[in-house]
Amino acid sequence: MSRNYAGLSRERIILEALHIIAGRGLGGLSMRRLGDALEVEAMAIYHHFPLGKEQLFNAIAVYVTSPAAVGAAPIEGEESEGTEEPEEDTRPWDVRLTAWADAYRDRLLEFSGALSLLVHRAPPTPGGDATRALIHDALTEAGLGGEDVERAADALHSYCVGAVVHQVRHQDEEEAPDSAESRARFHHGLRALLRGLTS
Amino acid sequence: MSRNYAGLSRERIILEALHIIAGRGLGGLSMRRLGDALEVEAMAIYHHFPLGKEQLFNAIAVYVTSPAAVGAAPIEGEESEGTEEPEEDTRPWDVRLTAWADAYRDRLLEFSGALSLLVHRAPPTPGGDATRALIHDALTEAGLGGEDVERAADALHSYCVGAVVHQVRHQDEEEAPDSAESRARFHHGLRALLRGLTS
DNA sequence: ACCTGAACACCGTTCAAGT
DNA sequence: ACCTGAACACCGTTCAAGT
Repeated sequence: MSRNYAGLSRERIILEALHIIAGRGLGGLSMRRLGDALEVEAMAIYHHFPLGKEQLFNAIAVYVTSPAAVGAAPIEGEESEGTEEPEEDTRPWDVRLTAWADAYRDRLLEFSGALSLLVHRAPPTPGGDATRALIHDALTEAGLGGEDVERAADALHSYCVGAVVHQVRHQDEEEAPDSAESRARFHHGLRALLRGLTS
Repeated sequence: MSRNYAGLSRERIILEALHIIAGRGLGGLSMRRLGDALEVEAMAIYHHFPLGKEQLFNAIAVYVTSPAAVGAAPIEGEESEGTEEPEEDTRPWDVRLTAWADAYRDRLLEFSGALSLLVHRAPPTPGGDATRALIHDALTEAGLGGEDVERAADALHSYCVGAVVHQVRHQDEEEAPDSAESRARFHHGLRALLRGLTS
């Protein structure tokens, strides 16, 4: 049936893949099904991801853990088109860290179907350098220094990811807590961890 | 080629599957390859796992998080064949919890290739009721009560799983810490969490 | 009960070809 | 550059059959 300018792009492919994963699970994502959803032959996807499904999986892992995972993301292009300087967050360090952790958790929960993809595929620092700096600054402000900053940042990441895995894992059970209770438990552990790390 | 008493069993199948996963990754496990490794036609596996690969995955998830994940496991059949009573662990609560966390982490690291299987497949309380009781008792002894015990247990599980995911995720990077440093970081966060939970 | 072997529908990927 | 369509090797699973 002749030419087809489907207007495919890496982002459209990733988004559609995430949509399929959300609906039918990770096992329900096939290149052929993805092609159908994009109204394209499956093989067209290989033009944008020449290394195939594995490369697509990596791209999804990066997408899920990337920019938007940053807590208190700046409003896009609403003000200050010219200056790149993000305005200073003047809230106390623990509020900033909690906001980041909440945003990170929300993001992981939103794409919980792709969670198992994140286990073996590491984006270089989730959320990018801005997030890394945010956490680093907050922990420094909390009084940590040297090795302790790295270790505390690792512990925070571990806890956030683990809490989401824990929640997703048990959410189909009978005695599963509702989302408000899950959030409360997440905060309970997070507060404890922050307290312990900075005491 | 006539009959074949392969002596297949669920456990042999699970062990062989874990072996393949360790060698070629989760994506390298196929029913046909598993059959080859067991010197059996792939379809023979369906006699032991009638629901197919999904059921096998579940069984693997249970196996990986099960009995042996208990900290300070009793020496098998060395003494007291008759009495089922496990001897009382008289060490302080934090030592017991740390021992459990270490064993759990070791277990997850040992089967890190199957880690992504654990995200969406929940065994009812990892390690079984004995582990649940161990954690419960230790936290109670630490002075926690009511809701706090459950919340603290959740936080501990979250942290352990998250730490392993975090480690596995970054272990192929350049600046990846060696296993001694990983272990130190794990303990650093664990101590902080325990301190925060019981303060 | 336990395993085989052929069969079916589906899969990821390659490759030559179209525009 | 971007997409198609046929082809190939491999996959999970069903089913009838063997012992």
